[in-house]
Amino acid sequence: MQATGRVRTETVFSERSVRKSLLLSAAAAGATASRSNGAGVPDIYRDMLVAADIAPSEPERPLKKRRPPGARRPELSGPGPASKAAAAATAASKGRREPQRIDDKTGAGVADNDSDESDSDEIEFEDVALPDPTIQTMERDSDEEEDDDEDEEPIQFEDVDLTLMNSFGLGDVQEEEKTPKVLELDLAAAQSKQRRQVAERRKPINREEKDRRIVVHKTHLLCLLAHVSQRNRWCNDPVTQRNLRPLLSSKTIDYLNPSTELTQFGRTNSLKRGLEDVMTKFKTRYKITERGMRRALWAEKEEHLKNYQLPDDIETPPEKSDFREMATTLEGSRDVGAQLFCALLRSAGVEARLVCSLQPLACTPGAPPMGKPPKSRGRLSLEEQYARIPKYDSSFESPVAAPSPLSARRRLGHPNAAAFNAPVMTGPVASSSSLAPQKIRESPFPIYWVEVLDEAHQKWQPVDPIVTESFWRPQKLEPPANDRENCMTYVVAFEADGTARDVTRRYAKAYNAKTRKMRVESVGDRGDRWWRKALRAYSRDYATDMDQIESNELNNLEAREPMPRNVADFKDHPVYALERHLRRNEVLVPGASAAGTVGAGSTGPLEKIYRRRDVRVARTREKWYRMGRTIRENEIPVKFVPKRVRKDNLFGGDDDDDDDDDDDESRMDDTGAAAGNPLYTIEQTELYKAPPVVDGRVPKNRFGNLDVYVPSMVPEGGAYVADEYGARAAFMLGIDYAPALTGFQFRGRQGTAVLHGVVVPAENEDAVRAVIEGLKDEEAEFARAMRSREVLRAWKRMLMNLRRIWAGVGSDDDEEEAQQASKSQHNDYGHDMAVDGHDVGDAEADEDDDTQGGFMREAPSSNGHGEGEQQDLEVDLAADSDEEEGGGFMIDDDYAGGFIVE
DNA sequence: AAAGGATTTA
DNA sequence: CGACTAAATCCTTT
Repeated sequence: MQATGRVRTETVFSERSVRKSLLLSAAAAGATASRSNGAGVPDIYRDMLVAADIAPSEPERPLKKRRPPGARRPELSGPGPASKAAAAATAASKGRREPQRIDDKTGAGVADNDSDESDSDEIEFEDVALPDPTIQTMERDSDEEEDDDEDEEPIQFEDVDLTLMNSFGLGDVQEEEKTPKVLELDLAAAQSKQRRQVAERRKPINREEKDRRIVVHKTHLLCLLAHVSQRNRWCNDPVTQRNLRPLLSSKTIDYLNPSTELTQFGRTNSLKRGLEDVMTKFKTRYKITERGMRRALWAEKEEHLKNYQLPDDIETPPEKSDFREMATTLEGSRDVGAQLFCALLRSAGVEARLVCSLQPLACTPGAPPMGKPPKSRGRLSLEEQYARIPKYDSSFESPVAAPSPLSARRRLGHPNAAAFNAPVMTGPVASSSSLAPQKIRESPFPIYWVEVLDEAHQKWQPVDPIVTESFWRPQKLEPPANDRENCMTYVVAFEADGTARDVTRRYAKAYNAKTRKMRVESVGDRGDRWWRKALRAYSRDYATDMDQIESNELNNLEAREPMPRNVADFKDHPVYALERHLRRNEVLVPGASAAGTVGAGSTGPLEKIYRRRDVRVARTREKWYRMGRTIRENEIPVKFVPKRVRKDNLFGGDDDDDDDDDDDESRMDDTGAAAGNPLYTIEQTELYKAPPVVDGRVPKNRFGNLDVYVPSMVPEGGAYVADEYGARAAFMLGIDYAPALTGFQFRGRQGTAVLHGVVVPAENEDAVRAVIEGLKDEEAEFARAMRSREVLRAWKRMLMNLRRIWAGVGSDDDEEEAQQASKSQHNDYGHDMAVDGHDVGDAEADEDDDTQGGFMREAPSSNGHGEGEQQDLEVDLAADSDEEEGGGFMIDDDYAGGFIVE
């Protein structure tokens, strides 16, 4: 409504959409506003800026209409609209993942959820209403290795904000018309917070912010994948391919499809020759008239967002029909150029992949900010930052030109040094534009290119017909690190069948040292799994030979990556490690040999480089004990870490709760060692063997408990019974037992012991379990009896009331009064039941909630079936108490019957 | 929950 | 661009 109250962030990525949205937003402000704020658009948008020009993926066929504004969002689990919508995505999880599916879902398939258990916690994006940051839960795979992802145990894992998805133009498709996606931010709500934050604007990014960025990053990746996937599909379009046909001569086609009679090299040469032909033809015919995709940058400040203007020559996001047309006119962005080239090659029978270097918003801090837009002077704003070139000036080296974003300083030894400052694309401006011709300055490295399968050598080779005009030169495609408009982090190649592969390693020269650190993998929260999961939506469910070969190739490339030459790159390097970067509790294996040396900077002493595999974690005796291991005899600590000083230790003896065991041990050690706590590696430990149970006596620690941090700590001759009633049962049986100390909970000042279950002599286990069973039955029986009594009483009351009603028929007042009474009784009844149901056997269950750590978590729930039933009833009864009189009567009848009859 | 060291970030 | 440093944040411990 009030324009002042909100900030409008364009999440559309094209001129056309922007203009349209401006028109629309004025007219439909009310409508959009009402639907967009709702529960409050997540803050995540506030300083998010999408500078990348992602055309919203337009669905091949209309998606479902989105929900009305107020609609609740679908349940994440349980039956409901979401479950049926999810069917398609779920197919993926069942292992029969057809590439076809991708076509069906316009990329929404990325959200697939490999749940083996239920089909219901799936969401299709269009099913999600905009308000309320919707969290989609995916499950993570249990694997540890690279490629064999088999989901054994579904674990809750990734959160992707689906509203973001909407804002990127997926799923937020309204009606038939391709309405631009306008995201309105309810600033009113955010403003106070905003103020506070402005004050401390200079504060570094906190965790919350970091998390938000990660979510945005992931979401952006999903959108980009979907986007490229769609373009890749377009490359298969027969009409497009037919339109491109004039660019192919039959001779060229012959070259491109070399006879198998040729030698290996002959075939490759023929292919290259053909490619050269096509490239030349394509290059000369294709005119770059629009700016293509570029790297998305974060805005530092709100105002930057407000004043943000898309460049005039930004790409018009084509629809399929446009794409077909562009195949004829051969005009457009260089991205579309690469796509058309891909289509062209496919039409010529070449196996071609569409490759895109995704340009998502960074997930790590340290990425360049978007920067402040200049004072609004027309629409030249962004241009000014990059190339302030007078319209009529054809010179690249205009003195007023702002320093090129790709400044002369480049990464040392970058192989593209020569090409680096080369003049960039030029292209006549679209005739329809009123602007005079103007250069389009873009990164001298491509975002889109093509990979061609060299069948003779079983190798995919890059072909970039437009930007670098190179082929068979994977090294030439990576932009330097300081290229603000092009950052190579994820390179994804889409094959004609719709499947995709991450081929970043083929192109990134310092994948381990640098590239990796910009990817989700390096960011916490199981980023690697997330990315695999995201790509799995586009993966084949079986690996072809070619897939294998390529995997090997990429692994080799990674393995051959040269050692970093600077100290920083060794940090968190998957292969190498420096001593200075070792964690406090990390240590080098004794015989570790240096793999090389680095000097810090130009001057400075040389440091030895070790291999990561020679690094071990070291732990204190107590830590190992908590993991069920003990230090072997006569082991010498591999490391000493400084002791924590306790300043309030003057009054000793106050803190002796449960930790005394440990404290004693460490005190023994620290007598002579001012150096600190001794640490040991796992090789110096062995499995802890608890003193055995002999003659039915269970050994106990001095608190009368038994440490059972892990299952292996159960003593020989003993059995662990993970049950609340264990102690009582054992006591009743009169056998010796020890409560199991399964962990500690650090709450308040000191840790408190967590006891769960008991250890009893093995020969008594069955007896104990039997007794427990009995106890539970008894408990349940008692509860049932109580309940029955309650029910009967309630019935009685109700019948009495009814009698009163009947007796009073004829008098309105009486009737009303009686109804009132009846109703209140009814409510009481429900209430009573609820309380009752809850109380039963819950006292001990509460204890259970507090426990933490230890393996007792995996033990079967101690809350028997009886209580489960009761809980259900509680819910039902509570709900029923709101019913109308008559209905309640009937329903109650059923329940009451159930109680009594049983 | 709070302190203090470890680690990350600007 | 990388190393260094100070300051902020995270993590562990009690």
